[in-house]
Amino acid sequence: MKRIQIKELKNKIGEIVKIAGWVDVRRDHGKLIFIDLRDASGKAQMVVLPNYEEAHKVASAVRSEWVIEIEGEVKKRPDKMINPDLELGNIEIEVKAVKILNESKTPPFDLATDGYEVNEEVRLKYRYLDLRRERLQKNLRVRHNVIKFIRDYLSERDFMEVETPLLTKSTPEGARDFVVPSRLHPGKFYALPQSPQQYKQLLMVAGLEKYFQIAKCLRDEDTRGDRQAEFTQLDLEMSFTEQEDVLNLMEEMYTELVEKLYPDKKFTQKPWPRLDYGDVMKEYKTDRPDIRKDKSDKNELGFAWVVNFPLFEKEKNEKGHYAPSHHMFTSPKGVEELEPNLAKSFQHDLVLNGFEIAGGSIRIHNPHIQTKIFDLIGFSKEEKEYFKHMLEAFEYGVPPHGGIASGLDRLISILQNEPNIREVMAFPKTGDGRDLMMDAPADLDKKQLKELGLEVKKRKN
RNA sequence: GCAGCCGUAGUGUAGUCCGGUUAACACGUCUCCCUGUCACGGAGAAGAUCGUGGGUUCAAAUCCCAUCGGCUGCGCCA
Repeated sequence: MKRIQIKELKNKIGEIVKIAGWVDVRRDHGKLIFIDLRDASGKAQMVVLPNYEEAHKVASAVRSEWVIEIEGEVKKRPDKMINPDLELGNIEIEVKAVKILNESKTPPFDLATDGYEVNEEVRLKYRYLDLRRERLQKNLRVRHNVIKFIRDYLSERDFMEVETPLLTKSTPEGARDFVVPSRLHPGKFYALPQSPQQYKQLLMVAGLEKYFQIAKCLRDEDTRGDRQAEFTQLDLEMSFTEQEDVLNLMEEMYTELVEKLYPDKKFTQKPWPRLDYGDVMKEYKTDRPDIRKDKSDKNELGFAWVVNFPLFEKEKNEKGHYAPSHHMFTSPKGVEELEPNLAKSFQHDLVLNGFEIAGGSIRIHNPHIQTKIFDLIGFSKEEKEYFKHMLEAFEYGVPPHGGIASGLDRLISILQNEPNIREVMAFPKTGDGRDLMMDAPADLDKKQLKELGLEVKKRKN
């Protein structure tokens, strides 16, 4: 007999079936034993009657989280025994045979709860158990659905997903890079990407016109509730586009996404307001305004655009130069007279309930303007060298282009009303960037270090 | 780098301010009983280096010092 999933049981009343899964809980009444069996698709109640002697004997031995296989008849429950609180509360399986596929130790914490009460350290160490929780299973499922929606939506609109390298080059400014030593070039290092920014712009030079990627990004900075060293963003870029096109695409996509996947949610304002950066700073004292009317309403989504950013930060940096407000490829408005203190840019941020969930811009596509920006930022000759491939590429017919990158962990955690993006990631790290399950980061053995031409000079401990 | 909060059976907490018998409670675990439970029920049992090290004291989970770990926030995050 072929094993079926628990969700299929409701159409199998009267049939003999084989199912398999984890014991959620066993309620032993002596002669009568109930087992709630759980698989990836759901839960259902098994009844083991004393007249199936062998099955009864095995059933009385099983414990929570054991993996078992069951053969039995799917039955409608007697009216009085229907549990209206459970999805499959009107059926149960009368067990004819139980097979133990694997025993389990008692889990280090209760898997039946939402898990918020359990110490984070223990949860992360036993993440594979933590993930058995209904809440986290749901979060991962929703995450999959969100990403699938985005992939379908953009694919239907002629976007192409392109993978960009993880092994790339460290760049000046920006976040701290994670670096990877090169074995073939001892003493040299790759950097893991903070975002595919340069690659996606180069894909525009390559003539792709519409690119997107569900991209892993890595930044070696301290974490927060809405920040992990390793995270996922929807990265997209378009050629022959204006800021309005980028805003409209995102707004239509996310609106449709919410309406389809979260029919109970409502928008504070639709279409989303497009707020002037200056006004936002005055009114909200932050560039991430929370426009919701009722912040306690779990179903309210306050999406808002922030536009018309200054091109540079107000204060000059320690080198006496201007730091870009967004990044150095952001196109200024009114390029003829570039007055650093006043210049505005084609930057756009998307905020949701007070969190920044996307940021992007129309990019510079004129090499002379790009050079000028580098000068204003105060790049040294060496720093300019880092970007020579960009300036060089821009000599070969760059289309006007722009795009956006949206943090999916943040988006999904807000949609799921989760207080921390860890709750929507399968294997997140601790606050100080460790993986407690794998015990990473870890030492390298001497042979590896030697091959890489590396020597570890001093250790903290 | 800085600040705040936290660390007590497997899990969650109480006890700490104001030191004093056997460290308490709930859940879980184990044994026995139980034919309609679904937060099953009943009877019983086991389970704690009180994060670690040092100090004060007749006496430390409790006071002092140091240290380790966790969470949250600030810095940082083009």
